[in-house]
Order: sequence, then structure tokens, then C-alpha cells
Amino acid sequence: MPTNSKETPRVRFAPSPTGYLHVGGARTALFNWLFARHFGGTLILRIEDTDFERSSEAMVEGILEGMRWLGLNWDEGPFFQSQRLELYRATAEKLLASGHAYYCFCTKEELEQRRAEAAAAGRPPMYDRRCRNIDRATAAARKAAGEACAVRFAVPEGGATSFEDAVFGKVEFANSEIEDFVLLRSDGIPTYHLSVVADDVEMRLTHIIRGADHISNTPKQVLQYRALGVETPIFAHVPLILGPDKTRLSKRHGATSVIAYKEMGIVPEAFRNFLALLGWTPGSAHKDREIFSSEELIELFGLDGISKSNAVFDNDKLAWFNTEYIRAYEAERLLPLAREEWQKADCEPTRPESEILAAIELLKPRARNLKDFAGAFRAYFSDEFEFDPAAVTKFLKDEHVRGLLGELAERYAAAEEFTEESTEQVLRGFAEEKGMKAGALINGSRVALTGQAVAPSLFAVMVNLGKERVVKRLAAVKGMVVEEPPA
RNA sequence: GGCGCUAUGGUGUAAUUGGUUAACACGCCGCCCUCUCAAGGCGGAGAGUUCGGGUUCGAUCCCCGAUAGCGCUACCA
Repeated sequence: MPTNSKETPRVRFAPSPTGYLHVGGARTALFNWLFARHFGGTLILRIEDTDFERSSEAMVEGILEGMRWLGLNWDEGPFFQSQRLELYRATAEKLLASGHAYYCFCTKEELEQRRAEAAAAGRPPMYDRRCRNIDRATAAARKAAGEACAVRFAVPEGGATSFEDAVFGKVEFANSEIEDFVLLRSDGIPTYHLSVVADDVEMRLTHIIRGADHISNTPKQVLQYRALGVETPIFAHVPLILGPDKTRLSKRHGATSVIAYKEMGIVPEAFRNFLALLGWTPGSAHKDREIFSSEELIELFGLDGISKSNAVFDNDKLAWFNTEYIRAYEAERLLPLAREEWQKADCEPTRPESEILAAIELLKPRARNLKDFAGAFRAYFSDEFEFDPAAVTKFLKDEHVRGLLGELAERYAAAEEFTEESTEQVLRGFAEEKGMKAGALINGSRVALTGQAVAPSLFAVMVNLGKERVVKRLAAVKGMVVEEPPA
């Protein structure tokens, strides 16, 4: 075991702001967060924005928004690599001075051409190291004369570079397979290879938990740690998240941005729980359970539970987590979340808060997502709601039924009591009197009251809505015009 | 193409690390409940562990090979 495992861990999430926070990044952030919290360590947020072409401030904000939504707080940062260029230049200097790096005067065009030639000839397209042999004095002179040059790392000619990955075990690469990669571009901006290690060293990171897509980059980093004479951190590569077709998750598969899930009405805790179990397992001791609070996740999390194979993002399972969380939430907790939805949907609930909470309580077992509160459940909160056409044709198409509902409204208007028992009694009695099945009136009432064919128990709905509203809505369907659906 | 990694029902994962009728959850199907839809209860289908070789009394588990998928292969990160 590396000795630094005994220190309190320092980990980081280091997204590059070339896009919003996507699910893979969110999962990496989550794992780092869980790890840090589990050990009482430190989570650092570092924005890797050295690609000025593709990075943007809006994306930085988007990433922070995603982190906040998921409830992933960090202890240090955010640091921006674009503001730490001196560190990278100094690190490059160090490598240059110790002979681990050299100036390369090849231009981008030359390199591209040679790569194409190599590919055509069936040779590996690696850099041919031609500038490595330029002696230092000449190189310095050319640079001093103003010739543009990059700085490349001098990869050892023979042997192999390996590291012990906390999830994959020993991973080894022949040095002959590693090219002399660029550390500093000719404009003085570091490449990822340099800035990661410079920062990871400077920030005293103990564990690097990141996507498995970085496995192949790791030997380049290990080489630099050695050249710099510093101990390597513990690497833990996390398998990737794939789409349902087992190809890399992309827009093709639907939402890839975390915020899109917020907009779909997913509860952040549900998303977090779902994400935590993608590529990680708390072990056989907990295999009979899938719902874990964040405290439990923190307590249970460990690198040894991370699996080696890629995981497929399953929307159905996410939906299940979401319904579980919504159902388990207190109405009070759901209220602000529902409010957001009402605002977005231009729905202004006019009822007293106690009634709104009661309605939420009634509805939450049937909610699939937060959007339902402003969509299918709108009639519980506002008197302005629409009728689902399918529900209408299914249960209110019959004019006779509509007429009976009008009559029923009068019965309710005259009723003194208005409880679940009494309302049911009235309806069933009325149905019997009219010689028809109660079901037809119940279903019709449901649509009249809620606009939907699906709802909680009708009489519970009536009590929640209140006598006045029930009477009004039942009476209103009498004059409803129902068009035959187009065949 | 080269290099690396991975491989248990449709999906996520278990399997005391060589001895189980291969387990759990999601999804799917059916039944019950019932005023609808969920939920809930009960039951079911679905993998013999990618394939082929070994090692072993015995392999999901160890070894080799093949195949497939993914990743990397930039003066992107």
C-alpha cells in the first residue's frame, strides 16, 4: 500500500468547461465527494480550462449549477487552471532543466503531415522524436532567436511504466508505446498532461478518482511524477457510463446533461442514489436494498466497491428511484419543489397551504416526477385546468352520465356532511336509485373533478377539493360538449 | 491498425473469494385487491455465468486463446 493512504485524503473533481455537467462527470464528482466525506477528507474543485477555444464561462456556471443541484459541495476552489499558468511553466522549466523534457520546433502542420504519412505507410502515428536530439545549446539559441517551440516530455526509450490502480489492479504500458507528448504548447499554454500533474502535485492530492477514459493517460502522468521526484497518488479509475445500446452515452440517448434531469422532474437525491449505484456496490451485506440516504452512501462508500466493467444508464430504474423518493418525502418537503413546477407552468395555486399540503400527500404516491404536480395534478391546485381528451371520451362521452353528474352535484350541494364516507354513500345511493353501476358515476366524477382518468381514491379527492369545488365541477360537465374523437 | 481495459438474465449488481437449485433490485408477464391508475400482496418467464481450451475430484471464480464492447492513440481534456 502506498504510504500516503494514511493521510486524510485530498481528492478533486476536475471538469473541463467545454460542456455542461454530464452524467459521467456527475458520477465522478459524486464518487469523489462520497470518498472525501467518508474519510473526512477534502474535495477540491478544479476547472480545467486550458483549452481556451472550447471553454466558456457559461459552461463553468452550468457545472457549478449541476453540482449544487446534486448537493455536492466542495471544500477548496473552484480553482481555474487558466489562472495558474505560472505554475505550469515553472513545472515545465523544472522538467527541462533536469533533462526530462526538451524543446520541439516541429510545427503543427509538419506534425500533421508526418502523421498522415505514417498512417498511410501503416506505421504508428507517434511523434518521431526528431527534436529530442537537438542539443540544448542550439535549442536554446533557436528559441532565443524567436523560433516557436513546444516543450515535450522525453519518455524513456526502453522498459515499461506501470501503476497500481485501486480498481483495476496493475496496469502496465511499454514505454515504446508512449510518445513524447507535449507539455507546453508553443503559445506557452500547458496541455492537459502537464497541468493535471502540476496541479495534482501542488494541491497535494492523495487519490485520483476519475473516469476510466484516463487509464491510457496515466503512464504519461506517472512518468512526470517520477521525473519530478514526487510520490504518485493512488489512482482509482471508474468505469464509464454507457447508453442503452452500450455505446458511449451521448445526446443520442436522450439527456446527457444533469440539469436536464432536474428539468424532467427528477429529485436530486433520487438521481444521486441512482448514480451512486452505477459502477459501485455497497457489497453483498446490503444487496437486498437499493435506496440509500446520502449519509448511508457516505458511510458505505469505498474504492473497493467500484466495479471494473462499464455500466448502462437505465432510465427505467432512475424513474423507479424517483417515484420512491417522491413517495417517501414529507409533503412539506415536496411543496417547494412543486412550487417551482407551478411557476414554470404558470400555475398559481389559490388554495390555503394546508389544503395544498393535503393534496400533495394524497398525490405523491402516484407521482412519477415533479412535473406531474403542474401537469396531471394541476386540478388539485388550481381551478384552471384542462381536461385530458382521452379521459373525457372514455368516461364523459355519454350525455346521460353528464346529466346525472349534474344531478349528483345537487345532492352534494344539499348534503350537510362531506366526508369520504358520506360522499361515497351519497354517490352509491344515487347510482342505485338511477339503476346504474356506481363505477360509471365514479369514473365520470373523477374526470369531472380532476380532468384525468387517473387519480387517487375519488372520495378522498372530493374531501380534499371540498364541497363547493366538487359541486361546481360536477355541475359544469352537464353542459360540456364532447366531440367524437376523429376516427 | 497499435496499445490498454472489460465480459454473470434486457439493465444495475451479489455469489463467504474453487463446492449455492447462480441471489437481489429495476423492467417484463399473470393473479389478488379495486371506483381509475399507482402502490401493496402472491406467483412466473428470463442467465448455467461471451465462446473454446486447459488446471482441478470440482470451476462464475485460476491460466491460455478467441470474440465482442469500451477507452486511448492531438501543440483537446
